[in-house]
Amino acid sequence: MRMTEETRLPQPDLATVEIGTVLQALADPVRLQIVRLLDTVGEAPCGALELPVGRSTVSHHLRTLRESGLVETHLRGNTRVSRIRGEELERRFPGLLPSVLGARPAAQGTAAADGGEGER
Amino acid sequence: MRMTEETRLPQPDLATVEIGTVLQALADPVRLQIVRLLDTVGEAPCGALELPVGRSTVSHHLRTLRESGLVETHLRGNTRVSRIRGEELERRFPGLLPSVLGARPAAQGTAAADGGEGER
DNA sequence: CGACATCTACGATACACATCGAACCTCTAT
DNA sequence: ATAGAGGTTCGATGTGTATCGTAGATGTCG
Repeated sequence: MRMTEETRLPQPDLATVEIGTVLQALADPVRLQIVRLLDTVGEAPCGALELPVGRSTVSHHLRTLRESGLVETHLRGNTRVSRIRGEELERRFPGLLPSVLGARPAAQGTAAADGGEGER
Repeated sequence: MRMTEETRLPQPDLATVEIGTVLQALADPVRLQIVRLLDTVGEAPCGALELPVGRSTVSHHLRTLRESGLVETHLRGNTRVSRIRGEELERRFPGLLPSVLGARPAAQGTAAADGGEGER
């Protein structure tokens, strides 16, 4: 029957991953949303992620996330189940993911022009 | 005499800044290095930052950092002194900057191909 | 076996942006 | 006032990459 056979897709050792790589991976809006989704649902097949982009694009982003060490993907039968490498990430970059995922949405205008008194 | 007169350049209210904007600002290698430098030296005039890019490019990056809420810049006489908005950032995104600045450099190869046992 | 579903790989396209050099601006000092 | 130092702005250029559609690979079910 061999249906619950799990194979993990190739992924980097987190010790070899720079913080800049992780930040770059998290910088894309779609990828950030993927990480948020995976964080809430725990794990999900690629197709179950509801995103405003095409399937091939999601696949590409998941590859980026995997290659940057953020996500691991298991082949479970016909589908690929992805999940955040939570514990490993916490060891490598303590507090990073919690702070990102815990960030509350901004209030009002995305970018205010001023905050002081010295405008021209 | 008017030489120690300080004027702050326009900057956004951190409450209106999205986490994605901050991550995008930190994603660039040069900007990340600027943030690291400012974190170590406390504050610095734009020209004192030793970076592998031209002056105008540094200026551009500092603008990006300022508009994303990461850095504040004061006009002190003839020079512009920049500094990280540490306390405000810690209130808005607790733990984010410490985790980024505290990250240790990667060991060896920047990106390993595999990390598990299930390669083909 | 053959049809279907899931996902990835491949080109191709378009847009964002990092970078530079030169011109310009604003203070300071002479 | 004139010159100079410190930074910014502008226009142009090149590269990286997010996106899409289609084709191909792998596994499941009838």
